[in-house]
Amino acid sequence: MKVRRQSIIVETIQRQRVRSQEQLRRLLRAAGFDVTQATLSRDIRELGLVKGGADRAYQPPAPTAANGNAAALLNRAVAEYLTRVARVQQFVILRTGPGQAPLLGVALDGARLPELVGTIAGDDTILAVAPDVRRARALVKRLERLSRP
Amino acid sequence: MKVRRQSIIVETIQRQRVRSQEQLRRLLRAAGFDVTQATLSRDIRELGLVKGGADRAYQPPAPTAANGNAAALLNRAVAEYLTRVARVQQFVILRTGPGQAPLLGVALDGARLPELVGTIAGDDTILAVAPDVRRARALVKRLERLSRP
DNA sequence: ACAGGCCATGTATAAATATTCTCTTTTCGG
DNA sequence: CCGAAAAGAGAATATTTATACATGGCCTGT
Repeated sequence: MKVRRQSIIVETIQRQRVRSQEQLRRLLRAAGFDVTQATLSRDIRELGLVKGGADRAYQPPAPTAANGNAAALLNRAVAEYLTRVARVQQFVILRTGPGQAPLLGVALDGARLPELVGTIAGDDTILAVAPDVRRARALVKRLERLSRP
Repeated sequence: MKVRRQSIIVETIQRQRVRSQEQLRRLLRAAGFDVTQATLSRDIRELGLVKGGADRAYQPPAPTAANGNAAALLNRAVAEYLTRVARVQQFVILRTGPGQAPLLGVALDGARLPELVGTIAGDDTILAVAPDVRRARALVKRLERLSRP
């Protein structure tokens, strides 16, 4: 599955310096994903990864980069990954498929929602923190609207 | 002359989408700097510019790492990584650039602050737990002082 | 069951980027 | 002021990345 592979890609580049798509390809092969460089080029674009900096390695997207279309990104991420939502006080728990939480988390953070203070993403669960109960409720509503348009 | 050219490069990529070094070369030539692609490749590395994201254009740098001892380390970690702080009851949410949260988290833990019970660091977010609201407020104040000396 | 669309991906190749090697210029320690 | 060493940059080339095109697998509506 593409999504699964992409989430491994994100983890991989955070764990070590990856300086070329060939290198990434070898790492993924070791993890059981055998794809070509062309596919990785596409994955990297879809993930919004960025390459450069002092060590010319791949990095997660810069926080400022995606702001224009951040809303659209969130929209797609929610539609694609979100499976369940629950609220506990001013916290909102979001569930996704395995390995998808970081992707949704990035999209949530990028959108800079006023009812969202921050998120912590595990493998398939995200803890989202709202400023207060009222805005936590608002966040749940927004997510539900996004996931069933 | 290199310095001047590099500062023009930064301005240029902030003003418009630049998707290749050749394109950048033409833009610089129009501004009176005639250099080869090889030179731009070096400039881009020295500036720490990054290429990618949805539009595969060049972008300004993402910050990097440092080290030292406990309090000084926290000081520098906060100055370098912390981008936003918010308090919710006795919790404090700290935001950093992507992948930087663990670094700041380690620095926070190492500093053994009296107003800090513990932290959980995700990718770019830290949940810091204070003993009570009063000390959470104090923690926010301390962080704000550290980040803007 | 079948035709028509999508996707996801591979293959081959074009385009972009990094690097090696070389030369020139600048800087610095006597 | 001299010579060595470092810095800056171009030309050629190696490496890396993006893309045009092709294929096969699924859906969906008929």
